[in-house]
Amino acid sequence: MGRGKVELNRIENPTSRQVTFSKRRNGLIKKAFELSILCDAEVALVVFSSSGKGYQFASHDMHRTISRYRCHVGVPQLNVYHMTTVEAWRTEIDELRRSVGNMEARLKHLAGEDLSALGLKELNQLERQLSTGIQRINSKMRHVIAENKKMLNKRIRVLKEDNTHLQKKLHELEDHSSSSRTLELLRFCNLFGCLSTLDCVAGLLKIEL
Amino acid sequence: MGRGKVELNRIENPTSRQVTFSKRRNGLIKKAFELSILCDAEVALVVFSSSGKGYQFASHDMHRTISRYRCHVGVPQLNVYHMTTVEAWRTEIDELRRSVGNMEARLKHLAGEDLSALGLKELNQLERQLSTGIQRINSKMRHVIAENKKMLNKRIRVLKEDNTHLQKKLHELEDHSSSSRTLELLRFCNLFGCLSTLDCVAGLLKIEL
DNA sequence: AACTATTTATAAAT
DNA sequence: TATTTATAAATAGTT
Repeated sequence: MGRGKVELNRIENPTSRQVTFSKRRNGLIKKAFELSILCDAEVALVVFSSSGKGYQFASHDMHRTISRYRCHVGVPQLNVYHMTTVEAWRTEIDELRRSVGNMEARLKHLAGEDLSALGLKELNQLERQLSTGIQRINSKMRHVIAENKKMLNKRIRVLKEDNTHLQKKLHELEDHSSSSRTLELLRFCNLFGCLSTLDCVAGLLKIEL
Repeated sequence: MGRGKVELNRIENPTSRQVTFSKRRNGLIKKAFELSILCDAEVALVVFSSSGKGYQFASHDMHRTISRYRCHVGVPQLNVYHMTTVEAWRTEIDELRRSVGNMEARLKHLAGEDLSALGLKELNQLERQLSTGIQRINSKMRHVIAENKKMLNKRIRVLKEDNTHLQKKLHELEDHSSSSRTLELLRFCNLFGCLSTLDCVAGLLKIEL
């Protein structure tokens, strides 16, 4: 349609492209309009030029037609879907906030703050709860301490055993008339309970070699 | 473009309308396509026939173009809008849940439960906090009790004053040699500390009248 | 669906 | 950006 046949390729000349865009866009919109009238069709058309300007045509209502399109395509119709989810979230947030509020108040009470609104009965109850808490914590602490003590005792026992074992070895070595230096070193090592038997022996062996 | 000029009106003959729809729809889509190529434009086209069948053309991506259209028109961009809101809600829910979790743990600890994960140091700290709480609560209780006591003393004082006042009145009345019934009544009223002086006097007056 | 007379759209020039 | 004009394209009515 025009002075010459056109190849279907992007028009490189920007001015030319712009002019053609303008003409053809109008033509397209006109055609869309005619289709909607002549054939009683629902038409929606959106066009963005390469420069970013937007144009539209809708025979009925753009949103309506887009919604209808979405239905037709099978998108779960954003609105309804989101509504239910969003409502659920809203209520969850409300519940959580309420929970947090209650807990904050309770924590304050347990810390002995914000007591002005409480009566004697509530105060008594609170005290009893705190006492119970303290008792339990003390019990736990006693338990932990007892466990600690037990463990320490065990370590001491093990160290003592090590000690006797080492002394025995030492005597054996002395019997072999080793240098007094090695003896001293072994004793030095043993002074530090922290060094294990193996370390002592290793040190000893290194020196002996 | 054809054997005759057409009036821009709904084609009443359904067959004719259907045929025209088919032809023009194709033409429209072709034109839309050409526009998008020739002018490097972004085009989206949705058509529904009067019988409900849907057709579409999108040079890039239908959703993308619709979104872009919405942006362009100024609709708060359902997707993005919802996304940000929904994201915000999500994070809020997460934060609230975390808060609730922490608080629950803390409340349990303060109640002397679930202490297994705590070390001696934390247990000590907990005990100190609880002690502080108890001290504060005890202080508050002492204060409340003191206030109560004060109030009660005040009431007693008031009642005593009432009593002396009434006794005085009673003596005055006895001096006027009133009936023994009235005397009895007054004494009866006074037995119940709960009745105010005014009530007693009112009752007395009523009887006297 | 294919044909074709005619209208319409539009490329190029102004 | 608008108008003009030659020509390509679209399509109404027909087969």
